[in-house]
Amino acid sequence: MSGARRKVNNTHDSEILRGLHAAIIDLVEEINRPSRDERLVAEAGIPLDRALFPLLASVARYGPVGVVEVADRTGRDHTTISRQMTKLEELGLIERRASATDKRVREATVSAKGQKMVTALDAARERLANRILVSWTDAELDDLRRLLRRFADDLMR
Amino acid sequence: MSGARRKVNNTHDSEILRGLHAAIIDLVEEINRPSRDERLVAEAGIPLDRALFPLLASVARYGPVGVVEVADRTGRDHTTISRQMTKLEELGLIERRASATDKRVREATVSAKGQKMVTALDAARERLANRILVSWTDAELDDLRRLLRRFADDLMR
DNA sequence: GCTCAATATGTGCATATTACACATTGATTC
DNA sequence: GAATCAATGTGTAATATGCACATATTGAGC
Repeated sequence: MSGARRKVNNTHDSEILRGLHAAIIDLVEEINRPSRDERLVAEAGIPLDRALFPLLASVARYGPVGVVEVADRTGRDHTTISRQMTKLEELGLIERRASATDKRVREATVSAKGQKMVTALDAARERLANRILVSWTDAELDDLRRLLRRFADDLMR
Repeated sequence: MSGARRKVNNTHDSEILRGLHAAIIDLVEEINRPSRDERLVAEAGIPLDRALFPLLASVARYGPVGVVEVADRTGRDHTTISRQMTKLEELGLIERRASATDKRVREATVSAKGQKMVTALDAARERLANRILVSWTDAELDDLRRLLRRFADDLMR
């Protein structure tokens, strides 16, 4: 960059943006498809309510976390998350206890049983991915990863 | 390629796959966030039920389409789509009539009013995108578009 | 220390979203 | 043309979600 004038892109090529949007919509709808979760569950050999999936993943990724933090991340009401966390706890997939520093917060972490399920799901996902992505090189995948990471960060910023 | 041995990738670098998955999850959750639709609706100055959004877009993109085709695309039950299509029709955003070639199918197309809304939403989305993507060059965006298009196609195949 | 606004969690109730069972109508197969 | 399949729709129930409100705890200001 040095002293060079950095071009600021106030407007982008409409055609590129539309194509990008179409690809995003296709991806999101494919990921949201209930049958995908079912296939993943079948591959992992594990039963889990569809709505609880992202929650368990969120606790595994960010735990220990409280209800409000998870609610903020997912954009849903905290009461919804509260109920679903209770379900996860009843299923023995997460454990909760009052935080040492703030007794209002009931920190959630994945239990041993929950971790086993997360690990099984990760492995199943990787097997499915490898089956789907045979035509990709690692370099191409890493390009996509890097660009998508940047895009998601800009979106969330 | 020519005569060169094309390497088939039965397994990819786990770290790349995990990073890619994390980016995808972040993107999908960001897109699914209800507040995004609200912001878009506010930007476009148009009121539309959150659940009807993707449906109107689907009709606009693939129309004329029947209930079952849309249901297959979105992965939801056809009865759900049937009711939502009825709502869209009552709102005057789509029009339906029996197909000439198959009278079982009630082909749906966007109405003039619906098209106006789709256009307004597209414009609003583009404005928001340009605001978010100032640090991107068109070439980078096109790279992302191309890779994501290929990825989504492989996923849907 | 005391008061008060802000924060984290949870419950009661209403609504929204969705699916399953079943019916109807039209197409297709043999 | 009888049997079967496909597209659409209705009745009903289950699930998911949000809003209003309540409780417990924290932290800020006095």
